[in-house]
Amino acid sequence: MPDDPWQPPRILLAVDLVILTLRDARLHVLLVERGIDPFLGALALPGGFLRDEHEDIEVAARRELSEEAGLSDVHLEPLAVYGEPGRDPRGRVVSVAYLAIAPRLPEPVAGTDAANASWIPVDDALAPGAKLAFDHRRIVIDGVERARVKLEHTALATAFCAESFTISELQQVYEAVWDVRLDPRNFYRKVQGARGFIVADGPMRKTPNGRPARLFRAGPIHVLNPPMTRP
Amino acid sequence: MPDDPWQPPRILLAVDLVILTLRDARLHVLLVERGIDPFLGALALPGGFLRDEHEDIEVAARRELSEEAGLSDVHLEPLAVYGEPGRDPRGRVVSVAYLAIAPRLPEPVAGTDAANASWIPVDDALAPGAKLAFDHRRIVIDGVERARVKLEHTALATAFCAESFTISELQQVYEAVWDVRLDPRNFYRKVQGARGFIVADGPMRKTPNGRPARLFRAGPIHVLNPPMTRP
DNA sequence: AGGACTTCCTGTCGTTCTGACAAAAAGCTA
DNA sequence: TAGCTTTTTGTCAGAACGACAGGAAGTCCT
Repeated sequence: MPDDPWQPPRILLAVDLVILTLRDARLHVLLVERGIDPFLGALALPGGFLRDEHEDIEVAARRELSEEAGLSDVHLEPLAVYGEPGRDPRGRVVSVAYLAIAPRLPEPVAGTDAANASWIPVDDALAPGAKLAFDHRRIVIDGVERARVKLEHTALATAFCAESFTISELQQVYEAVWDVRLDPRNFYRKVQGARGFIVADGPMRKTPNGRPARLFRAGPIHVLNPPMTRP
Repeated sequence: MPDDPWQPPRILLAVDLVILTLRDARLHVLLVERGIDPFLGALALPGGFLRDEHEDIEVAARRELSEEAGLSDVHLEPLAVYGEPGRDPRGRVVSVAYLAIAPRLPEPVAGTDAANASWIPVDDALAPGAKLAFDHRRIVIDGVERARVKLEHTALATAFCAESFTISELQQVYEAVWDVRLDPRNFYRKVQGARGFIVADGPMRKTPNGRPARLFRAGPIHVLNPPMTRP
């Protein structure tokens, strides 16, 4: 067999997005109702195929983030690859999943394109009865777990907050993502002790009721030292 | 535009392997000398394209692990995806990189297939003068960094050791991967304190010189509590 | 105006964890 | 037996952590 006519197989490459945010102290994920055939009508993660052979994968992820969710300038990081042969009935589709974290501000899903997108509480999306298209249930689980782990030793929590935030708002992020209750006094001490995590914003304050809280911004540090410890 | 003739682009999917091991207290990575055209003669990570359209990606990784390195039954985990458009001159190649950890035992590279594979100290492979094919330098860096991080809060270090090992052998793993010196007394206490990390093996011992050391096996736990802390 | 209430922020206290070091234990070699 | 090496068991002070008390600074209600 001197000349081998073997050619590597060609694959369809897709991107899927796990977009997490906080709404009234609960963790939500953005899901869209599918309008085309495989799993028509079922809930699925936003995503799609590469536009053409030259599009970068992360560029495609940001494009879908903008097209399907109306979001830009949010935290975005690669999550994992899902390429099991039977995962898509249309053929061999390998999907690169990304994890995106959006601040709580964009309350209603911006409606330029697919307005059939909606924020679903993660607990509901993963409830035993809930059915997600493809292997998206597994992808959501992996995305949430990634967020939980990264909250421990990186400054990812600030990506859930607006540019200015209070320490108790930051605490709500940890409580919602970890699904635990934390002591405000110890949390305050811990967060202040991790230098570079948060820095004081203007000495302004804001207040619905109770004593006004100081405002902070995300600091320059991305890796927490010492890390936050989950109970 | 009611019917859109657009078709998603088709991509070449490859797997690349960062295989790490310890040889005389230094971290090594397995590299092969390329025998075909792109980057012919340069050092590269073992890897290759999917065999056919139905091969699972991790199965392909284990196949390459066996074909190009003669290894089986080693720790293997997904590392990341590398799909930048220009990374392979042959076309749009998206590569799924895996991280493999091999115990120190298989000293010479098993020579069934490609005997042009060799263990290279990571320091040499990443030295400023060294040239690796494609973007494999970046992949090696990411693989080593992944190993460093996972050593902190998982039991990954035991994957570098044989089935039975001493605590000082385990310490050498941490010292080589982290490139630090650790206090044997504190390391001993720390490792013993993380329950489930290591369990006593037969009360046997072994000894080149010095007091004989107790033997341990990897415990049932994969996540360390408390974690190992890097100085 | 003056409490009542809410939330934010600063401390305290005892336990646990950590890093630096001492010293005994258990082999080998000469 | 003395000397060397390496493993194992302790000790001790300082840092980190969980649980909790209490003052500070606002709003709301009467």
